[in-house]
Amino acid sequence: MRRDSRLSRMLHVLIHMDRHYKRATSDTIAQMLGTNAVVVRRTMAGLRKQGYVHSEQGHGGGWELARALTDISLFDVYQAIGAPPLFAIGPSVEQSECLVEQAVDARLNDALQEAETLLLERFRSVTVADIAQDFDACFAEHTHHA
Amino acid sequence: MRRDSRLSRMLHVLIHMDRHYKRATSDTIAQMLGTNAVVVRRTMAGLRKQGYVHSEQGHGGGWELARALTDISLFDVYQAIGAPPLFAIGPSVEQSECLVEQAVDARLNDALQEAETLLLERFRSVTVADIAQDFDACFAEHTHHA
DNA sequence: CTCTTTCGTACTTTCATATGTTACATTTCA
DNA sequence: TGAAATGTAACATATGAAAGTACGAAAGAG
Repeated sequence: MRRDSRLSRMLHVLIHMDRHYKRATSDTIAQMLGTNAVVVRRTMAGLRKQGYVHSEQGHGGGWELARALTDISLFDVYQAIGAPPLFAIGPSVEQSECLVEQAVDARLNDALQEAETLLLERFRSVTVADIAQDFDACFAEHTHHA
Repeated sequence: MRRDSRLSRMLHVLIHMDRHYKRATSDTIAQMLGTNAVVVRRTMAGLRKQGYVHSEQGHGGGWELARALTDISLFDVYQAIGAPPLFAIGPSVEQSECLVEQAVDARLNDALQEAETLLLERFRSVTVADIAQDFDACFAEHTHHA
């Protein structure tokens, strides 16, 4: 099962946009992510709808940040891309008549729910700016040793 | 992304096997799960390898429990089916050169790791017998009202 | 005004993988 | 020996993310 990498990618892009002053075209971003411009537009559309980024059409157009990274949490980005399913395991889709299965699913869902709550809690508590800072620290470390 | 339902299914089966005294054939189990006998054999093979169930070939053969439900945790079953990936989201597969991406992935993995630890913790703390008890309670409730 | 750049989006194709199916060998017992 | 089972390999199907294609619309350059 292929993991949905949109969250990771959007975080990646937001930080680059913050460091890159001028507008970035979908093509530029696509090369950065090793993907396609259309994929970029499609995914970024969610961020635009939530007002985190802004896009301009036509000549000289492209994407730019519409909000400070300190004001965007991982949770915000997760929501913006449509809050995709977090888990790769879970009960069968259809509600069963079988009471045994219902008991199983209830317990499984309890556990999954707890994990989801924790995960989203973490997402809420980390801003994209925090990650950018991690990068800065790592970069400083990197150049210091070089 | 379709969720992997093997854990749910195996828990379901184990409880039924506990209540069903005599051996169950793969076909019987398949009907119970709304699937196919081959799928059952394939998935149960993992449980057999770990010694949770036993199978007999030939005439009169089939599957039976090899251990008490109190001695099988959700974690055991999860491991037995091959510990499939828990999350549907995550960083892109290939390690990137980009330090920004590395910072993003590190944070994401931190959060995912915490959630995974919690989830597996819960799996460890619940036995299949606990779920069977939930069912018993629910069943009593059910018949009481009928 | 027209041409080029760039986004917007619908449609199609590709890919991974859980699931389903078929086929056949093997075991066990009546 | 034949029927009832499991064991397993090989092949088919379905789902959903990702990638790719096509074309339309907008906006500035010349």
